[in-house]
Amino acid sequence: MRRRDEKFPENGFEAWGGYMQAKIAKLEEQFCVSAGKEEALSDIFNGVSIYVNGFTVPSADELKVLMSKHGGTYHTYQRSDDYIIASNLPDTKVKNMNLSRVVKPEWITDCLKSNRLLDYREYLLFKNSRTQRQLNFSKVIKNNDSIPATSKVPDVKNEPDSFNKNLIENSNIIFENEPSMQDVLPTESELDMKKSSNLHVQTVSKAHSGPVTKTAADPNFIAEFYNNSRLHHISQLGACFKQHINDLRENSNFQFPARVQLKEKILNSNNFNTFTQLKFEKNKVIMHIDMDCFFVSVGLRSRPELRGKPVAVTHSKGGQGRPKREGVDRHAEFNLYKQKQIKKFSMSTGKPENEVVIETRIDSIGDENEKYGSMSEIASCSYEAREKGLGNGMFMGAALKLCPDLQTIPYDFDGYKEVAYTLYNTIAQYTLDVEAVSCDEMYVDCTELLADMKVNVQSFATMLREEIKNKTGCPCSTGFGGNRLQARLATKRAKPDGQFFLTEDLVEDFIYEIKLRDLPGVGRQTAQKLEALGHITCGSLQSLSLASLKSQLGNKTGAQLFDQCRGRDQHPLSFLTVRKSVSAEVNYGIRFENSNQCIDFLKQLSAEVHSRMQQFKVVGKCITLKLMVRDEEAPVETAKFMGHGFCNVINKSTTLNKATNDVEVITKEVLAICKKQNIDPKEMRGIGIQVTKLEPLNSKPSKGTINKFLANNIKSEIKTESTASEGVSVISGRTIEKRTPTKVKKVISTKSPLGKRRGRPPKSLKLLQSSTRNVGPSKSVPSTSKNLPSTSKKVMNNFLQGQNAPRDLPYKNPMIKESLPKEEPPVKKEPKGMIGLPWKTVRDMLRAWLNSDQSPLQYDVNMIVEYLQEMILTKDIEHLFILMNFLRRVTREVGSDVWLKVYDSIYEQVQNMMVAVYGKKLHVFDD
DNA sequence: ATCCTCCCCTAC
DNA sequence: TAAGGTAGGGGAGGAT
Repeated sequence: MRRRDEKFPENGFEAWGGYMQAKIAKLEEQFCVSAGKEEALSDIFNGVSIYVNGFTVPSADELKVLMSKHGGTYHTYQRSDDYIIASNLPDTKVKNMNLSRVVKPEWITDCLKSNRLLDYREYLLFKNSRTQRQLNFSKVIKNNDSIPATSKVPDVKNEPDSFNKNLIENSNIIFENEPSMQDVLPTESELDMKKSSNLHVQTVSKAHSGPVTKTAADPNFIAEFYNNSRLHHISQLGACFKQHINDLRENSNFQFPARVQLKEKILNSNNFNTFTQLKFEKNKVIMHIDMDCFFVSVGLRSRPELRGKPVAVTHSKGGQGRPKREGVDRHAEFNLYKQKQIKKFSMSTGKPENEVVIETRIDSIGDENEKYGSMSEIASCSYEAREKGLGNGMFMGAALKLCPDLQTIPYDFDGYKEVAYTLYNTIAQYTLDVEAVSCDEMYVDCTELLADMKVNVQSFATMLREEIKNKTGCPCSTGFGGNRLQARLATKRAKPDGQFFLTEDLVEDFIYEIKLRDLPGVGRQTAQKLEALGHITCGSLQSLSLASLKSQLGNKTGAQLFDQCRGRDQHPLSFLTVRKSVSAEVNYGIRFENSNQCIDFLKQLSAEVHSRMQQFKVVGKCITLKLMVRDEEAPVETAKFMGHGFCNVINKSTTLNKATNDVEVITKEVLAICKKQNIDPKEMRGIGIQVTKLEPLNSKPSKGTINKFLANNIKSEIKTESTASEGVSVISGRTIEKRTPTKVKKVISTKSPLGKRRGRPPKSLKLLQSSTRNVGPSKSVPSTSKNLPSTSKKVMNNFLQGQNAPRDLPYKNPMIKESLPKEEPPVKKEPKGMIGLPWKTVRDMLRAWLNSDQSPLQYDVNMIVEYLQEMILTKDIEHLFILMNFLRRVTREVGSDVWLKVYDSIYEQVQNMMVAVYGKKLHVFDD
């Protein structure tokens, strides 16, 4: 299907100025340049790495070439130590970003002109208080601070900040492309001071007491904190990929042409015949797939020299002593945690408190100013590090104690996202019976896939892992079993970089040895309880009756554990996720001096929640405020820098009469609750806002018949779902209380999946159609592709929308817009534009375009439409399908109205052409 | 019995 | 220094 070869079009566009055009030109230029000679021209930018944001002159592609020619590095995704090159930035961005490294592109060109690295601070895009970092001895601020950060007139020149100290100080850190001191810190500070004489400046007296630290009282705190929070990113990415699977399923016709190629590959591999046929419980094949120490693996892609060494991803490096903070009492604080834990344990087990021995992660950490005192957490560590006893979540101090030669690498959140997309999209070529767990982990029901491909599971696993490794540069492990529990445990056995098949005959012996703590759902508390009952392993727990387990741990948990320790799992995979709550919380850096700061923060956090609700298109009825307040026994100064320390947690909620996402309402309720608690703002250590009892936001005006059509469709989905669930429960012979009715009710109550567009006509049926757990009536729905007339290219059928789109009556399709026929496709007498470019290149260009922060130009839109229409004419439907899906997803990610309109416009014109050429619409998208 | 609310626990 | 978020499941106990 890859009929286009990698050639560039003859250059012939006369109009200039469109983003895409610029891109094309640069692309070509870059191609020519890199095709030319490879040697560097200078090393001016040695150690400098840049990220280009938005439209610049020279363009991003040009800058990329320039950097590589002159010793620098260009990043497609922004990293923390990049200089951000930009000529202008949208307001929304500016508000949420650290501007101290946002530099005009002239910096690069001027450096080249003068053939040396100039002080980037001369080229800051924004020069005001926001771009100024903390100073050690004096701080100069503008007298008039009311000039908005977005002011296009950098009329003010402040004293530049001293170069970020910690970048230099820690020599054992691996920093990529860290600028060296002499390069970037010329003695121009004094110069700057003189230049600034035309301003009113004042020295902040407070500055003498040391660096000013960022707290939640700072206006930009939330954004900066979230930007750096691994937990925030983990959570966001998880939600993102659950949605991604929802979207893919919604837009798919559940044909998987890539299976053919994979099968061929498998059949051609020489080891194919060496595998025996495996049998899993109930003849289902569930795969669990998990990237190996994900964050580390992504980081190591660009640091091959660290492979095989103990490596950890963390913010800080530890090792050095920390500045002594007055009033810290680690022992007192840790003791409080420990006592609480002991008390809890004693209560739940009946063991007297003085007999309880508990080990916590704070036991092994040194004093704050010691070598091993760092309380920075490890997000992920390599297997070499795990061998020495390190684990995720461990403090750096403790980790260094166990492993003094630990190498640390910084976070690369964009990298994680990129790799995760590749992972998911790789799987999605073969099946969409996928339950996303997180950005690096999912369950896949392979039953249908393997039956269809008629290949053995071992070959499939081998090839799939190889493909993922090739595409992402990161290893992963897969486990297979007859249910999700078995698959999951198999993966654990398979790690690292392996695969394991927990076949029916192995389950009993295998599960017997499994530690209870390793069961999903059994955490520290449950494991402790079970241990108190005398059970460490699944085998041992099998001796406990269902009744006693239930009485010890509750009905559901008890029953689940009873199943789990026998290797059973009745929970089917769920391919569709429905959001039930939206929340935002910050338990770091919360330090208020007065109630105004607190109120201001609550407002900001309310706005954050509001914006997320908008993003997910929901309104909610119940608003909960969570407050962490310093325990009166806890030291005022926390052990962890800016941490929350030992706290009491307060949760208070209000239920409204009507669901809302109004920021004013949320703020008002939140402030009211907070006020009622009567808490000294100085004692606050954490704040969270949650909205529950969600309903989908009905933004679209009613469309009469269409809506009816939708409602019916959704009902049928619910019905099928419930039958399916019951079917499963009967088959598994389990005692399942009210599970099914509850589930059904949940589905009904949400009507259509939240956080996504309503209105998806034939999708619901298809959604169920290929789900292997459905044995009910949905099976009888005929395959949509059968209705289509045959085409020369068989695969094309996979992408055409079959239902409701007969050749001669396109307007009967309820999803076709009224406006459809009114304009002709744009005439393309003009330059060839993008036509001829490989689709992958176009995809990358689209991505860059969407990330460019530029307003889309009509010209560019037209050019893209032309390109896509050309694909229709040349019958390259497969890639058209990919590009359209891509465009849809990405425009929604950007989420702004203007981009959604761009998408709609492109969509409409493409479908016009589809109808004109094939009498059918491309099978994608509902709106 | 079942539902609602306020938690706690777990996972990534 | 350091970035301790977020969503879902479920139990306890009171309200219906």
